[in-house]
Amino acid sequence: MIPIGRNLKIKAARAERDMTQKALAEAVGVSRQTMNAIEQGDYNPTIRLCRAICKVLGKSLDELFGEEDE
Amino acid sequence: MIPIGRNLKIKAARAERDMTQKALAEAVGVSRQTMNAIEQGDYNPTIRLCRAICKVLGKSLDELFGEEDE
DNA sequence: ATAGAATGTCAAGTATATTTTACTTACTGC
DNA sequence: GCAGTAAGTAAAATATACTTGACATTCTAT
Repeated sequence: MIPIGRNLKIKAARAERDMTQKALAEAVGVSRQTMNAIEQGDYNPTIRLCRAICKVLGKSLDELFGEEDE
Repeated sequence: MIPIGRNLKIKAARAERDMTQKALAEAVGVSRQTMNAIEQGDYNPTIRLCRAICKVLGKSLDELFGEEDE
């Protein structure tokens, strides 16, 4: 609830590495639905999860979670 | 629970702007205890709250929440 | 040494992030 | 067509972020 804006940057970074949502979810230790919800902008992850995603995808916080996108 | 590491960068950025924990908390719309707990590393804010803190303090996500510090 | 403000901490409650199960819809390739 | 994989969505349960109120500690200044 309370949409935040879809996170296309994660989707793109995932594509760069040819990773599926499921694979990324497992790599960072959350459920596939959680990863999907984050990409859909349906909620609001914790900073710890964001850090884990950045680490796996080799991007910085600013790159993946910097500004809101529509 | 599950300590993360104290966030001295927020404390420093706050000092730069001569802001109190209370003032920062009000500016970002959370309780003073929440701001204190974040600086103490007692938990794990959401990315939305991190963004709000960065905006008020004029720093980037990487600057304030980039790496863990002891 | 006392007063006041800023900070640290705790317990009990509320809001919300995250899980699990499950169903649906594309998009493949056979 | 059919089978399998990737993705989107939802409801109910659980974990945890966050609030409120209260009290203790530290720091600064008078």
